[in-house]
Amino acid sequence: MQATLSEQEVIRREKLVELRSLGIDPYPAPSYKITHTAVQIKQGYSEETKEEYKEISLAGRIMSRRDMGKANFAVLQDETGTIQIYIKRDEICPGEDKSMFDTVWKKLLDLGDIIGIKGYGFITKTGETSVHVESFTLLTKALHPLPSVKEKDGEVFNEVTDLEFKYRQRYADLIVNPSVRDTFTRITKMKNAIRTFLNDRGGLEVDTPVLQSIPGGALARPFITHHNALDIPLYLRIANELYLKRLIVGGFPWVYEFSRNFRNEGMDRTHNPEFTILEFYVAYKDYLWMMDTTEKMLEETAIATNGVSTSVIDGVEIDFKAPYKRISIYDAIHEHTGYDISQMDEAGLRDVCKALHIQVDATMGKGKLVDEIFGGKCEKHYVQPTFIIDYPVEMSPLTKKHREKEGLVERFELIINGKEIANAYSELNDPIDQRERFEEQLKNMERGDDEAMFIDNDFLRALEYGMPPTAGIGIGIERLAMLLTGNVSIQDVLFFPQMRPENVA
RNA sequence: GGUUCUGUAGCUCAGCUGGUAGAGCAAAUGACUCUUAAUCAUUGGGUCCAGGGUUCGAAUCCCUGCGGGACCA
Repeated sequence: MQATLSEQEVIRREKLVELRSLGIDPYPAPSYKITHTAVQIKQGYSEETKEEYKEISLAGRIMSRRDMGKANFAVLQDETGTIQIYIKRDEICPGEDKSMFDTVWKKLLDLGDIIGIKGYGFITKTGETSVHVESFTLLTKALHPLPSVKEKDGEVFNEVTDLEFKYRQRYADLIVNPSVRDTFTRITKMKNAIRTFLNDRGGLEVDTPVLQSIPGGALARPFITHHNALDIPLYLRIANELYLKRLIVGGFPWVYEFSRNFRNEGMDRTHNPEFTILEFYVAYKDYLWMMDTTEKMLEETAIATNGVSTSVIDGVEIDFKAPYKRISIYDAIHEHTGYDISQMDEAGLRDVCKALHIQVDATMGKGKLVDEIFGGKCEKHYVQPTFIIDYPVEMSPLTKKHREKEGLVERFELIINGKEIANAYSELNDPIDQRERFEEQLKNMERGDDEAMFIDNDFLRALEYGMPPTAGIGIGIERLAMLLTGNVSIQDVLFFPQMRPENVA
């Protein structure tokens, strides 16, 4: 696979051979006992507590070395951070044979190698808490040289900034850039906070099919694959909505799923072909309840993730503290374009689009036109969390008709920093109405809209059994993660963003 | 998909209007028993993304392709 090895890679392979010839296994099998982490020692060690740090062991990667001849300093990095270690020749090798220090430690170990050390805590003359090494064990030899990043007083030198390197070799990015690790641990905290919020209220986390014979629940182009045994096409899900609603029909009052979805569309800094939407559905609730719940959940989630209800992205401070502003989509459009489109037909909307220089095509129906106007002229103005509510029925095929406003549905989108973060509604549970909406979608499909929905007869049958009034929501997890961690690119909140395959020559 | 920027050592980058490659870190060898971007000395390391073209001569100019970023649809 690898055509040629660099000089440094060749040297490391030679060291591997030499280690083995000395009887040292560069990839030993036994567990290594760890008593402390780097941060525990740095935070816990003091003159008063030194007795507790007399016999400690930790393991990590060698990140830098300062060779003073018969004594060396090195920096060891574990999952919590870094700590300086101090190693003296005559302590490691008290007898005549100095090879463990002179050969193994100084010559055969490299930056990036993973070692275990036993020793005791102490503070250097310059005041840095360190570990005095009494013995060390090679735990894993690294054959690939690590980028040599240095740091002083918080300033980073030779930082790896090449995005291609970071995304393709995330493992190396994680080793070398502590802030990347921090981003991802905060994302996990964020997801845990959401789970806690939902579980505490009776939510049941469930799994539903990723492979679907009818890709439903959203307007998007699916990936298609083929099942050999059944000899049928299958689609990777674009949403899990219709399955979660089936479970509401089945009697669960509150279900949720972090749904990995797949959409065969363009990629940019807010779109990856696979991404996660948290969807949850709650029986006997409506979209007004859902707004109250969502803002509460996001406030708690922000605090769990960042310690405060705010985060800063692109120099803008976002405050997730509830409650959020609510405005109808027609009022939003009126406010930002001056046009009152609430009573307009399709022709009128086309005229408005023309006047606003919004490109439209013949396949677009009334709903899509409203969507274009809002997306093009209004969305960007909503920086702090804002619920946009009461959408026209044409763009919401799974949403219950508004309880009082003709032609509208009970739906909201949550806009933060000018982008859609969540989409929710009082779920349509009238099976006859639902069938008509699907048939409407079929017409859009015939008109050339390749994102229109298929008719899912099994889902309609489920509705015919009776689905209680239900509120449902989908929240873009990566987008929320971007907001809460201050990253502007989806690639920075996915461990392994989609990339073109590398050409391995 | 369009426009534009970009690709040089393991990493970060320099290389002017064309004369066939340079620094720091990393690596190797040596010195140094409290250093911390350790220091000092010596040395090695490159299909300059790929393929064409222009030219006596291309990392450099032109074209095509590939990878990556940004903006737009």
